[in-house]
Amino acid sequence: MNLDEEIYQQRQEKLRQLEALGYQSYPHSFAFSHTLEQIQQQFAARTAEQLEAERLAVRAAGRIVALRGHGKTGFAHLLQGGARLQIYVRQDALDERQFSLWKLLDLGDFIGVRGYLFRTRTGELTIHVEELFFLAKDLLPLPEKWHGLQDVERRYRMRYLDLAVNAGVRDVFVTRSRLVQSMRQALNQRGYLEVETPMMQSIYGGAAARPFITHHHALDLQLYLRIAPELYLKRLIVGGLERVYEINRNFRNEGISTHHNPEFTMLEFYEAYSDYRVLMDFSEELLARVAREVTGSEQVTYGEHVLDFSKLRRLSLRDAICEFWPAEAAPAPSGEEVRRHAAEPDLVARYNQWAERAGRAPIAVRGGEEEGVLLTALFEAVAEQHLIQPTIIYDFPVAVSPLAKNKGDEPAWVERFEIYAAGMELANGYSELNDPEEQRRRFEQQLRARERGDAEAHQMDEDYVRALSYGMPPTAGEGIGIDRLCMLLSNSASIRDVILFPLLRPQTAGSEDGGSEESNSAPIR
RNA sequence: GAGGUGGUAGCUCAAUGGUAGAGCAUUGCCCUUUUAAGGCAAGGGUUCUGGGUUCGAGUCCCAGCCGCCUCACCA
Repeated sequence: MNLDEEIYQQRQEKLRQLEALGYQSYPHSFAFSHTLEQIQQQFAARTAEQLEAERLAVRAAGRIVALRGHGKTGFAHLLQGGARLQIYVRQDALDERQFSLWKLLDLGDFIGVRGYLFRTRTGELTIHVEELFFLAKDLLPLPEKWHGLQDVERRYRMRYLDLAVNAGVRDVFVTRSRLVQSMRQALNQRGYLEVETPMMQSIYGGAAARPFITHHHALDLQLYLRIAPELYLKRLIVGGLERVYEINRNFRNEGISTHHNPEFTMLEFYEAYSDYRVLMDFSEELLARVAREVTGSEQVTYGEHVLDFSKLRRLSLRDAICEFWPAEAAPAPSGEEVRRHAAEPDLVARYNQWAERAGRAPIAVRGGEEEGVLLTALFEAVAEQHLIQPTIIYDFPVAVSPLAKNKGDEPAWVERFEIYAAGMELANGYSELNDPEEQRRRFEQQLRARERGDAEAHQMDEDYVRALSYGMPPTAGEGIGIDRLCMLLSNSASIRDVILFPLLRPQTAGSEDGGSEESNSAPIR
């Protein structure tokens, strides 16, 4: 019998003893007068003398996270709602049954207390317990009280334990919730309607990615988990819902990394009668506002950097390539060279020569790529990692933007921008292509890319083209990666730290602890 | 997908190829203001799995499983 099982049995035996004392082993509720946080805040300023005079009565509850018995007395710390508070128990303040209960308590148990507030000799605000209530038993031992749960794999697999014992984890997810709340508020105030569009789609679109495939039995239908909600949201614009947004999951069947989880949360929003210039301005306001509301400041510490969301630098994709071109790969391309839109193969060759010398990954060229695809690849290779401060990159090649509207004066380019921070892409927005003929040609172009072996090229969506044929007003739309923004605002290095249950390979029998044979013993891990 | 790195008690971590340890947690006893409470005592190990080298493997080699990091793909 391993220790977990031994403790499980011991604690079940204690539950039996509690029942023998007349306590319910799993009572249904407990009415508290204060949360622990309220007690800490409301009475922080009270002196020992004031508390003694007032004898403030409180009822509070929580999980026991520290337990120090002293024979006929004892101290414990309760944790509830992210706040800790000490309680003090002494035999002569309780009846015999309650003191027996106290003796049966373990680290991790949930209890309620009634008592009055006082300050200990060391000045700590503490509840002097006059009545003790048993609420729930922890049958398995909590991780170590001082170091908490360090094993990253177990933290992700057993997030409930991570949250229960690691201070700070809770804060990350509070931050995440506030972030979403703040964005909703900003959009609602701007007259937006929150909507929900299909997660399961028979034609997937709106992004370049491989999908997850599933099957509906009754309809005998192959379905895809959506890679983006874009094409549905724009159908709503056609229908006259002129400002819509959705905050929800996208699913992409691609690699996992510190910046990628197969399911991730995206805010997408579309507004009629606007273009990408409007959205660049709005994005700047939105990010500053969210940073302020969530962290209290527009300057946010992220690792070794302080990211300033008060003002976004704006740089064209073309200029970014010139600016961040590696010095050792001289000569840097001229503005004219990147504008001309014919020199890309040369530039890629020049970059790859340097990359080989520098031991960096070259840009993969399959052959037959359009110039715009190469140029975008150059941008990502050369510039992305350097975009630490929040930056808007604008004007993208049409070849990588099948749903965006052409720039009036430069048909090979589209009105599109992306926002980068800490070297990663945060957002992507553009003036929406609303010419159905042009949209059809773009889809056809994507189909050709697909035939050339691009598994991530868009599918033809006839119904979407038909929707555009009914007329879509000029519209601008944008997607913002909520997980990544949350990383920045919570100073988290990995996307897994801001997703409660990130995708991990499931544990199989034989791994870890052998998959626990189906015995009648404790359900460990 | 490639490379690197890690997996030892419930948890956090030690351990030149030579008897597998500490702190916390657990169990028993003592203790009426402690706070990583303290004191005394005790129990607790398939060193991720499977092979191999060796007189002897937690340690070296091979394979596998799982995680993490970097790169590639991607957002």
